[in-house]
Amino acid sequence: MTDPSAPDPGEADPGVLAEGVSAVLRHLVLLLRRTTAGQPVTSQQYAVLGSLEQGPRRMTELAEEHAVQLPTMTVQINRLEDAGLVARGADPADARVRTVELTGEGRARLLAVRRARIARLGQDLEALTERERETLAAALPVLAKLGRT
Amino acid sequence: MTDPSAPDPGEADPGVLAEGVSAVLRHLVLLLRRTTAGQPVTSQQYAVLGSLEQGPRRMTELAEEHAVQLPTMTVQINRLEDAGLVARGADPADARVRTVELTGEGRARLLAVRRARIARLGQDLEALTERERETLAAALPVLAKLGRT
DNA sequence: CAGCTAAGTTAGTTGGGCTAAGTATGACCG
DNA sequence: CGGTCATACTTAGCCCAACTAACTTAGCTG
Repeated sequence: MTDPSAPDPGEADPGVLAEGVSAVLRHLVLLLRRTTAGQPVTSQQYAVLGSLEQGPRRMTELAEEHAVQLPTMTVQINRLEDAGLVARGADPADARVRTVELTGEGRARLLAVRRARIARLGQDLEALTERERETLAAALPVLAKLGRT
Repeated sequence: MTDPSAPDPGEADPGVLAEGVSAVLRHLVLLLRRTTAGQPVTSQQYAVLGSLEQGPRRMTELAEEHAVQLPTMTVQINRLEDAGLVARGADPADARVRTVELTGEGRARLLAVRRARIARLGQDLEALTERERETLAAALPVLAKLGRT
């Protein structure tokens, strides 16, 4: 019951597969919750910082990328700004748009949190067999395709 | 940047793999958010209802299973009770414990939401090739093992 | 029975999402 | 060139979901 450890593969029927995927998704969500609790930034904040790694972005871009409404992103950025992790700027070509970019501290925090997360995930992955890791690696592109309708 | 569609598999090194998994996890979280928004129960409520499918459970069990503190589960169950989806009971052997079980309406709601979710996921899966579905099915047991340290 | 432990609840705070409404700037058109 | 519409954000107010601290009630144990 509600245990995703035996999804019985070998059956590639979409209906049956959907139930297995659903159970695994639930498991992964719980896993994520546990591994991100108590970090110096929440998982949402971490995700937003990640969007800023390549340079300044506008509010609308950020909201769209994270699938939230603009007001939600405004509040999110307010918090990050208060924490000194990002800074707002202006677009010289259009006075309506606000840009957001990482501060030095923000970039440092991003990298630190990323290192920690990757390390923790790496530990879990090391517990797998080589064969299992290959299986997982092969499935990543498929998972990435999901929902790109 | 931040696009998980090209995780470059074939490399089963834990470190490299961890980054790919991390990116895909982020993608799946966004996907989940989009597909569960505006449903008749939130994804948390749905998860709790799912825990009750096999029969009554105690508060502590539920909190533990969902990796939340007891007060969080109390509030959660309060809402579900107000909505008429679950009912509280008592343990005859220990007057301290409260049990929680599905009402008829709760069970109906659970099944309806599950059908909807499975159906939506099934659509995504149908868009994949047979080969991709097999790859995904093979990876499910591996994903389920993650975090079972 | 006194005192500790265990199970839940209540209260208060924070984060994160939403809609509705407001402000300011750009764009377009008569 | 001025009025109107559209765009980019922000503000305000709501709900859900997580947390800790503190309280109540019930069981357990010396």
